Amino acid sequence: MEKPDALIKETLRRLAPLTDADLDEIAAAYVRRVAPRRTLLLRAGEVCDFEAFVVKGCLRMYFIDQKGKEITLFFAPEGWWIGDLASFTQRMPSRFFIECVEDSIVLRIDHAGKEALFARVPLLERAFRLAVQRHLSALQERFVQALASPAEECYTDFLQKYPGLTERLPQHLIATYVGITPEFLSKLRGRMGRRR
Amino acid sequence: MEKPDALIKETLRRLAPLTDADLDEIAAAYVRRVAPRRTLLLRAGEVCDFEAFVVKGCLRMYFIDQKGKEITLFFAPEGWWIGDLASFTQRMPSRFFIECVEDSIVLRIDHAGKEALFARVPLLERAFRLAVQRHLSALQERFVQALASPAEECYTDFLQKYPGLTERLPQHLIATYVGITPEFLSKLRGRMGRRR
DNA sequence: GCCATTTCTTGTCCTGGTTCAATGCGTGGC
DNA sequence: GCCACGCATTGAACCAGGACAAGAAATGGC
Repeated sequence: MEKPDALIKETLRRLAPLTDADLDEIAAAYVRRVAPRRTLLLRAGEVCDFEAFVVKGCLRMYFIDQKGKEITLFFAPEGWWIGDLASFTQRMPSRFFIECVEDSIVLRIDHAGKEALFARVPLLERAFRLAVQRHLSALQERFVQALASPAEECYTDFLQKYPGLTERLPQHLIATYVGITPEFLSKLRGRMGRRR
Repeated sequence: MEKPDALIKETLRRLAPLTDADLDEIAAAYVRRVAPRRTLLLRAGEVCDFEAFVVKGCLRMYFIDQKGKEITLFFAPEGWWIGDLASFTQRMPSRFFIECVEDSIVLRIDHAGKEALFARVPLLERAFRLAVQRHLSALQERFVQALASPAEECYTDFLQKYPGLTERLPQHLIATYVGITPEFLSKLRGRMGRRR
């Protein structure tokens, strides 16, 4: 009951010079939620009214294209934030799903809660502004990589971006991140293994 | 000499309740620059030390993938902002190019100038925070569209996102936005025209 | 007005990745 | 302990879009 707080506090402390009192107040505003594998925290069409910090387990944010294929934007293991920021801040329906890919524990806050927190801890605005900018730059990078590289490279990029996640995730989920079918990922891996 | 200011003022006024005095001060901090077609305002590898508002003409931000193919993230006609925000705020080398695709006029500000402006007009922070969030959500949308849709749909999306730009841009540039070769775009257009 | 260059079109062949089976392998439920 | 089901592998046929090549048409510089 204090370890989860330790992780989020440490993460925020790195973004802005927050005092211990600030951090206590912030941590108190988040609600702990335990959710088993396969739970959907957000469904396309809903407004995303939370922002979550992952304490344990792993989640992913994905969408479904018109052919019914899933494409995951990113995974969020321990220490990451997850939520559809566009939907959260602009209060508009999301086109994404957010799903636990393992049994997970998150700390979540809703829109009102976050606004209240901003009012009480102004320095937090800075922390989150920085976080948003990082998020943007990560997305930009992902965009470039997805469009500029052939599948094999996207896969190796995944491997080094999420070291250790390979063993935790089933391959068909990794395929949705790389943007290919599970069958083709299997063939790729076969090729790559044989090559060395 | 007053029309350019009118456009940027109006754009900012819509984002935050700025006074006329604020707006005058802001406008005064931007530097007007005229640049002919083909001018590069930013080159991959450089740190992007400007944020520009397009008063006239049209620019684009693009990168080059490992096969040497250009991919443009977005176009910026009159009334849009352009700059590599990730590079600008984190002071790291950009992987993008920013180019005038028509003879253009922009209002630009550098990093120091923007910081100074924030200090003098605190409300501006709010305006730009909103702008960044919109930017993020636009990028997210573009990402989804680029990965989820076949080329023909990406092209029609372009048409409705930038109405009127079709006539101003050569087709090979549109192809770099859609993510296909100019030859294939030509075939697509042939097909689509024939179909109706 | 003329040449050079840029832009657009069309055809042929090629490739990375998909689709659709079929088969094998754990592994969790009861 | 067995069965069912989720998950991974492999193969064959297929397709969207790319590479290359060759012309046609538009544009612009002077």
